[in-house]
Amino acid sequence: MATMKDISKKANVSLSTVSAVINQSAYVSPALTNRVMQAIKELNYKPNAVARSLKKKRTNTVGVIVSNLSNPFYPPLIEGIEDVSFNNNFNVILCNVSNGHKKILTYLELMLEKQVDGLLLANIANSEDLNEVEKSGLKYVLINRKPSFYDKNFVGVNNPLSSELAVNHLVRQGYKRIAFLGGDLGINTARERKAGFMSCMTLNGLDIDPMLIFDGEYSLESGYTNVKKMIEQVEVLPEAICTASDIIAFGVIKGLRDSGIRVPEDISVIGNDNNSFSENFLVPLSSIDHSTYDMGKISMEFLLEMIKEKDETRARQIILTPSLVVRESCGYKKNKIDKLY
Amino acid sequence: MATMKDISKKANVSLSTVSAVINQSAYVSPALTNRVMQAIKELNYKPNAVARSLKKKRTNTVGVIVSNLSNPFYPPLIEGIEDVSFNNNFNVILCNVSNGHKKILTYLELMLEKQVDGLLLANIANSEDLNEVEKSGLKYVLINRKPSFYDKNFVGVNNPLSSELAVNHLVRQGYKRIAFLGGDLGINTARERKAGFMSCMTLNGLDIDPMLIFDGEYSLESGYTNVKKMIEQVEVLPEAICTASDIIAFGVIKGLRDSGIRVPEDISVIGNDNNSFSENFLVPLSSIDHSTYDMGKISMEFLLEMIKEKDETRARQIILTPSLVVRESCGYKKNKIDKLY
DNA sequence: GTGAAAGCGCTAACAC
DNA sequence: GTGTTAGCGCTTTCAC
Repeated sequence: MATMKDISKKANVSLSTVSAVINQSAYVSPALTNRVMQAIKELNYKPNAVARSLKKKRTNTVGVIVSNLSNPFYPPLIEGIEDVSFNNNFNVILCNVSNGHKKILTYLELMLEKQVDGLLLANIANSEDLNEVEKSGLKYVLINRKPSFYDKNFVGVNNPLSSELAVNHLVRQGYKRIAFLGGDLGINTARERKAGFMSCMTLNGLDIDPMLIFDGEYSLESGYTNVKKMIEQVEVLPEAICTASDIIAFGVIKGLRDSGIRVPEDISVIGNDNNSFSENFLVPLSSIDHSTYDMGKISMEFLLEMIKEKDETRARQIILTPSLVVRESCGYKKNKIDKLY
Repeated sequence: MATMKDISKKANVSLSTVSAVINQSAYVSPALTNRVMQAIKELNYKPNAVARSLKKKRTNTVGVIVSNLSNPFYPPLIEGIEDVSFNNNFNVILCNVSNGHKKILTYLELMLEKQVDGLLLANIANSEDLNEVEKSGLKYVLINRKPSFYDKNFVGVNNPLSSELAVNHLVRQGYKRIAFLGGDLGINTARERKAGFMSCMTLNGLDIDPMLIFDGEYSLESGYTNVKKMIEQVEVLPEAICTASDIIAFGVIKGLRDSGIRVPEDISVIGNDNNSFSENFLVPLSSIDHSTYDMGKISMEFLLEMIKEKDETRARQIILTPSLVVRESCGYKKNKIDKLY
């Protein structure tokens, strides 16, 4: 690999002149510029980013920590992150921590050693982990989940609103007896989505039957077992089921099918977060879109801003607005009243 | 950030002693070792990987170039790659080139500048691009796709066999009139899967109706339009459709449904590559599993081996064996003859 | 405008 | 065994 030194020799100029033309950091006479360019061409010179990073204390690299790549939530998120990175000459180091607390810490250390300029943490909201991140002094932004009372560097979605959109859709379809199958209340998104459901039911003047409210996890299994439990325990089944995530809805639909209950003919089901599986799920799932690609894009833009400003950027939260996606799982029919909204 | 120099001062030893204890590269007396360790703790010292890389000309970083993260093929592949990387103290720079020829070249340049130790190229088999990779002098391994006559650094699956597994399954279900909806014959996997289909049909003594053979693309749209074409053109529909990929099968099933044809009641459909959507697709799709996670794992292990051996590793191809996954799209019923195999 | 030189943080010869 | 030193490839004062 040719180095700047080689170029300077070949072009018969000093190192700093070479640097100046490469970085356009100072005026260099056309004659010299040409000679340098020529030499670069001939020797097929490529700047060594490692050396540059060492000197500039900037690597143009960010770490992206995700909890489980196979979760369909991530691909669009990462695409958003990657697009912005690419356009800004940044690279993304992917850290898949598959819910391993220890792996997070190891990765954090590694990122520190590699001198990344910043960190993106998707769905990593354990305050213990976050403490470590804070201690590291790295710039970072949280994506999607956050600890209670956390009030900075965050990009997420309006979770209460997402549930409201779901409930209102169900109500417009004429359903009154509506169940809610939620996630882990240790996670802010699950709390907020549940709260949104509750308040929107009330707003619509609808009763909330405690027998129809379940907490659980963001997993297919959770939706499955909870809906089975509901079928078993409840005297009269709900007309519709509102869930805290598509993946829960998947479990719900599987559970209902197993019990010979059809969706949407017998019971309607709506998801929340519109993942890429939903369009073609056993029953195309109506859901609430969280514009995950944009979430990635905006997070990375946010982080870049923090990296570029030397003085502390003031804390900020960016809350995206979700939107309803109507498919088949709520018995939507064309020309129905929903059209009016 | 504390540096080795700080440590050496604090511990009152020389730089090389510090380096020796950190890298365990030479014997250091317990007394000094202790003092150094102590200082490292107190100053919360972390080695600077950038400086180390500059010196050692090794970054412990590989670039992974994929064509489109949202393709469900990638997440498990990348998880496999990432797991091996992590266990070997390597980092993965993710390059999502979304089929952009120019983006590949730019990324290649970037990876070169960042001094990555190697490259993993998934489904990048354009020989023009590959030439550039070769020219770069970087170590690399190709994943899944390769140019014709390419005979080194490759990890893929036995494509002809994958089709044979599919055809044999169909045949065991009693189907004789079988269609094939393939991919782009410019891609080796598509050619090989088609060839596997043809030969296996012949082996089974079955006629191949040219009207039932379609080439296309690895996309839902391709499956959709081709099956529509088939429905329109053909006098008597096939009993089963063999496809070159799950994503094509998805399009096929959608197209059939649109035409009021049920799967598997009227026509059976089998996929090929068993992506993560397939289990829960409109109709749970029978498919051929390519063990994509292992593919990622093995590729990265392969690359690491190449990186670690200074002398050229002899070229090698690793071809994984696919396996049948039976779900519902071929009308599989428990206790049917298939059980015997 | 151009060049010389110091130094980023680390490793590895080579003395001692 | 331990310390001194040169140098990885680059950027950036600071003279000229």
